[in-house]
Amino acid sequence: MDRLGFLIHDVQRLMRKRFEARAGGLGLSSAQWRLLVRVAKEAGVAQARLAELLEIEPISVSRLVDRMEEGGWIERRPDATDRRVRMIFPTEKANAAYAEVKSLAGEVYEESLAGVSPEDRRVLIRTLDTIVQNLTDGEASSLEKMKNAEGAAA
Amino acid sequence: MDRLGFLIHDVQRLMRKRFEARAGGLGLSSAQWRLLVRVAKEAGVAQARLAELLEIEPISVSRLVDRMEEGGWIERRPDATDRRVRMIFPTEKANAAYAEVKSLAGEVYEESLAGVSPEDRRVLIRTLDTIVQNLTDGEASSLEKMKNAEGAAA
DNA sequence: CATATATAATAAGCGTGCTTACCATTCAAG
DNA sequence: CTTGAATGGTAAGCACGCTTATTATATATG
Repeated sequence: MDRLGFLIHDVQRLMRKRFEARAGGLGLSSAQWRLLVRVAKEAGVAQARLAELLEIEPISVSRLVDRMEEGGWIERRPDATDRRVRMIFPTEKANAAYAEVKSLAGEVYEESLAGVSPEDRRVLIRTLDTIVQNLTDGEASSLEKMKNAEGAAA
Repeated sequence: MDRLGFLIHDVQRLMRKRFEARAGGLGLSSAQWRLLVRVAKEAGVAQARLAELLEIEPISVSRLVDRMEEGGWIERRPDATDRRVRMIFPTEKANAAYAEVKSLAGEVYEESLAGVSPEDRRVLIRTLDTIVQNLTDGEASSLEKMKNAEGAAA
């Protein structure tokens, strides 16, 4: 179990690399793709809300949006009721690329999971969800969560 | 299954963040810790070999080693037989911190996996290993690996 | 109204990865 | 030996995350 950190790190890096090799021709990085998914589902969202959804800092959204605006993927528009806010909209180019990039991501997932049984896939997703929860809420020690273990000790 | 990339990304980021919150007092980042583990096991290793072991580019090792040398964690020494090579050695400070940081990493893993059964932990590690293999060898399409599925379809 | 606090976005600067390009050195071929 | 390719390391510059600090606007409170 002492390899968990290394494994997660390797998997993340390899999946990102593979995705970007596939989608690189479009000029979309995986971070940009993640943001685009949110914007596609929630056009007009404010940057601060995007930061919440993506669980990154507002400044990171700001820089990401800068580059994506330059790339013609999204558009910043002022909010009529709150002049602090910049609303983010996908461009036509983004909408056109959406389906294709989604399918590319699906390919990468399928290649990653080649040879993994449906049951093990379910366990993987469920366990990763648990880890995210364990590490997210409260930033606290989380050890007491071994008690309320929701459906994990099955 | 279409959340796999997002999940892996989140888990990696959260684990790194938690580790660095713990080990931050020592002045060691998680990337530096990964490198240190290798150097501790293989003192005198060349940077190019480190790049292979860590599966990052030589230039990344170079910059990392720069900062770790400044931090007093490692030492560059010339190789007597090949003047191109810089051999990397852990300092006393690094050796002293090794056990402690290893235990810190163990804590983070345990917190991450709170509420996850031993069986699911095994599946997690095994599946992550499979993903690394699928994405590593050949950089090829890997889809044909669904045939030789080693012990995964159980 | 005036002042204080909170919020949205950005700026500056750092760490860690990358690509591309460049030296210095080694090794293989002629 | 000399030329040329391969190898080890680094520099420059980019993407994407972060922390800390700043500006502009909104809102709450005196």
